[in-house]
Amino acid sequence: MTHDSPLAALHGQGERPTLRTLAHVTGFSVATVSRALADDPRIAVKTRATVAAAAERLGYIPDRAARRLRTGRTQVISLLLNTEHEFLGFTHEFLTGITETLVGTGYSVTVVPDQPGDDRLAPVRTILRNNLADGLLFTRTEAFDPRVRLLMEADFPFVSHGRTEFSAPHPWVDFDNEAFARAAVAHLAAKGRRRICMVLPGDQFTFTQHLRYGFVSAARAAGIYHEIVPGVTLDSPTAAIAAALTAARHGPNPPDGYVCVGEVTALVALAALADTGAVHGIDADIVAKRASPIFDNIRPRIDTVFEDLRATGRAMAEMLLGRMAGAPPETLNRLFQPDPVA
Amino acid sequence: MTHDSPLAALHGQGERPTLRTLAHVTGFSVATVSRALADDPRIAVKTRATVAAAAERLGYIPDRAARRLRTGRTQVISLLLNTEHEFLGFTHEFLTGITETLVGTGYSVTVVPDQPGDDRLAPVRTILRNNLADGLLFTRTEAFDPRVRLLMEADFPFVSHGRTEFSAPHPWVDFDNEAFARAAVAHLAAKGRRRICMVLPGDQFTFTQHLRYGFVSAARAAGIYHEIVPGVTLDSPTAAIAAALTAARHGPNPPDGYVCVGEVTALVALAALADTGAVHGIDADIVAKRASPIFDNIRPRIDTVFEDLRATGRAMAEMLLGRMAGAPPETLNRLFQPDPVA
DNA sequence: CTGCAGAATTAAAACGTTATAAATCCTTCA
DNA sequence: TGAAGGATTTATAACGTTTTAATTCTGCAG
Repeated sequence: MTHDSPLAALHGQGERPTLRTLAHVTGFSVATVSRALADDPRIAVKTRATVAAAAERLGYIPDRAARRLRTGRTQVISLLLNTEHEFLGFTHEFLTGITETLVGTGYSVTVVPDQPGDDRLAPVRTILRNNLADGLLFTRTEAFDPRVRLLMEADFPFVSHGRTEFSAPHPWVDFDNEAFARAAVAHLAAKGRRRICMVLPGDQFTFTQHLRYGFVSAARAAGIYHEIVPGVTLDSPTAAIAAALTAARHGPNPPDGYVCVGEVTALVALAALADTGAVHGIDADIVAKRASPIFDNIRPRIDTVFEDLRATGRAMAEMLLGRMAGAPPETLNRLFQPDPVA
Repeated sequence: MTHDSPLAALHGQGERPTLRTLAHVTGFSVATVSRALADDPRIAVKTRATVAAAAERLGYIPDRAARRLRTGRTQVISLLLNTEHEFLGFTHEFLTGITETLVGTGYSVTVVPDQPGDDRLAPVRTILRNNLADGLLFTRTEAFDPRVRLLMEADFPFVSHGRTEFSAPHPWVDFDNEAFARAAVAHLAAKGRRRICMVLPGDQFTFTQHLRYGFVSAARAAGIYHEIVPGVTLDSPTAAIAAALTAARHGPNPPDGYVCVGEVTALVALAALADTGAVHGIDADIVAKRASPIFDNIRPRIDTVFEDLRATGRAMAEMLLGRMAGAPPETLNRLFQPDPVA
């Protein structure tokens, strides 16, 4: 003869244990068990121990749906995934950093596609309105990013990859792109390069301004000719960037130094050199920011600065946990400094 | 004077509408509203229309937590993310394909890290035991993959990227790696190459056997010398692969053809050529499988076969939806064919 | 009219949790 | 001995949904 779930559970059979199971097993009420597991000081220490032991023994794990329904907290963190553009390996490293930090915290990570054609705010609105997450992470932050504005209005926890120019503080993690650009320019200047150029990301991104400022001011300080490659951005089709860089090499005064913000651009620049018969290290040098070990296996070797996106993901996830736990936003930011060019 | 939530909702204020709100608004009961939204034929057609209109007007969206608690279905699909190894851009493309297919289906995608050091089954067990998802996607499938075995035993919906050698059918999506290897070998042979080599993935993966078989049998058919590079796999540190390939070039009879399964290996092979003074196209040729447009900007240009991982992600997500909707597993598989080498 | 089948709707319970308010138990002190 | 009062514990409601088992309504045959 078989019994209903309470007894079946008592007998340790397949049924997933619930608070009710623990209550049966320990002889306490469901309410006490719930409080005991939450380490509520109103529950006797001995009771807490008993309950904890039973929970451990039966492998009790709270039901996410029930908890979420009751508390309104989702235990979910969402990541906006830009579907179009991609540094090589960016997503993988970044996501790995995030998920590995969140493992064991009870939070799960959901990925929401962020299609460039669509309204950039739509996924954020959906998350807010339908209460789909407790916190949000995203990249490609703009100087006056509408997502940041909306999230701050709603007082919804988030961490942006990249800073904004809003006056109110909010949590962010960023890489010191100005310092990178300065170091790259200084490195090229030290090699005797006198005509350097750079392809920038779109003007809307905050880090574009940082890059530009670092590039321009370091080049001025070094007294060398410098140019932002016109007509293309990092997000242009690589064929367009390739065309622009190749055209420049056919001009009267081709550049002898390239600052590349991403790996793809660096490869394009290398290809432009090769395709026009120029030799890297002789006719020109390239300094690139890299997020993967790919350049270890690219010939000729170029000098690079590593941006650790796994660490970035980890920092963002940790910061979001802090924010959700109530840490004040002005204390939550972190600027990663570049290593020396190598 | 303010009212409680029902009336507030009636007045269209901020509160998120629930079934109760719709019931108030339409004058029907909660039960009827629920059924009407589910298009239950027992509800009068006119009623269904009324309710649908009200839901539309108020922007009603069912609460995931409540539905999940009641039905036991999570509306979540999980992806096991391998944290260590990465084809360039693999994760990004794959994940984009998955999330973009699932948008609008009501399913959300959670990413679960799959640390190579840990028990490979642990994340799967957690998902099963805690009912964290309705379906599962994963890659790097092994011939007798324990995850597949466990999931089949539990009758839990999943789609593997790659086949297994279990007799019972299960849903999978794969790329015809045997055909790729054959085509690559034929391509090299047609170029007059007589000593070809290949770095394989680990022996445990099913696709390794496909690659080996295609490689070996095509080379035999062409009557050329062929070798699996010993001592390293695709998952070895790139420095180790580089060392092996470089060493081979210093041997008495260096290879004149390389079949590369991933982009990184192809770059390593190119670097090994460059580092030993060999010239691609003269001393040796490389054929590689690629998953990104990176080789458009690598010089020298090598011949490649494109594996569309975004399409793979889409196919897997669609197939999982089918499986969860009850389609029989034996109908759910798809083998992507390689384009000609180019 | 009455009765009854079928159509349409609904009350109520349940999923597993947390939180409010109330109840019980103990200890201590007059 | 009897309250007072703190320490513990508990009954119960609620979160929003689906579903079982009624209930009400409608039209039609007898």
